[in-house]
Amino acid sequence: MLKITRKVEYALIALRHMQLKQSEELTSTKEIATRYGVPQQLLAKTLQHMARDGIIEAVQGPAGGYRVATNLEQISMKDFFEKLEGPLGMMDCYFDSDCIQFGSCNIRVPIQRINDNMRNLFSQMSVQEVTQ
Amino acid sequence: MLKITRKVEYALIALRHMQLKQSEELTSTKEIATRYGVPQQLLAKTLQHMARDGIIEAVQGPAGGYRVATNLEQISMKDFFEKLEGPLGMMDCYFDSDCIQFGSCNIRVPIQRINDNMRNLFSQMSVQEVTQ
DNA sequence: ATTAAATACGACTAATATTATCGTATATAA
DNA sequence: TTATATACGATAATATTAGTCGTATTTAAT
Repeated sequence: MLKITRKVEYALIALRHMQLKQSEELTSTKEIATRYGVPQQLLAKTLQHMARDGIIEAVQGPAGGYRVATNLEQISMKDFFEKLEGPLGMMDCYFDSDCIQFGSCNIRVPIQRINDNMRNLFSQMSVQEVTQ
Repeated sequence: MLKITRKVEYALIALRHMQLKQSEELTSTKEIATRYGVPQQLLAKTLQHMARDGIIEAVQGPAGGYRVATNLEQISMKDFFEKLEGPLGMMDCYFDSDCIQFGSCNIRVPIQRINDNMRNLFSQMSVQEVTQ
């Protein structure tokens, strides 16, 4: 319960690794995969995902790789989570209201309050705080 | 990602329902299950779990049921989550360190900081705030 | 031109976790 | 004695997450 996914985990590992380098320098998927013992294919998809989202920039061809393409202080963990995993809610009904019990449910509103607190927590936390 | 389980959801629904009644009055599993359209067997286990933990009190036999047995202002959502679902961590390594990468992982400490924030959030929130 | 090493990406499979059900035992009021 | 409730371990079904496969594309180096 309340766990983050490997995808997010690998993304953060990769970002932190890239931030140890000069900003122009490139890092390949293989380098991170072997360095941290992470499955290369899954990491590759994660990096491609981040590249599509503009968080990192890809350079193709041999000697290619990725580099950070954003100021990570400007992106919140909430936005980061949502870019990688979609809407951030402790219950699906926070976004998606096709639950049959939507009308009779007695905890929808209170749960949404908790959810707002959690979203607020991650809104106030930048990716930089985690990867620096 | 970062979802609560049905077990927790049903537990909160049940507690909130019981709090609408006089404190001595009993509520059966069936009553809650039919009222909120929730699977009765799973709800039953959840209520039994809460009874073992002393959150609610069970009365057996026909016309039996459950009633709230604790001041819900005194129990935090963090403790509530951990009673029902075990240790509350966004990554397993927060509690359980048999991860092979434990030594080389570059985000363990930062993730633990996030986790502390989340645990802190739920420590400061009482069950009463959700179920009242 | 050809090769080699890298990213790109959809489809598929495997593993794990969650959710739900089954069967049986026990308690107790009527 | 019966009916209705809780107690609980075992199992089945489902959903989510994690990981792999195959193929295409890009591009630096030879």
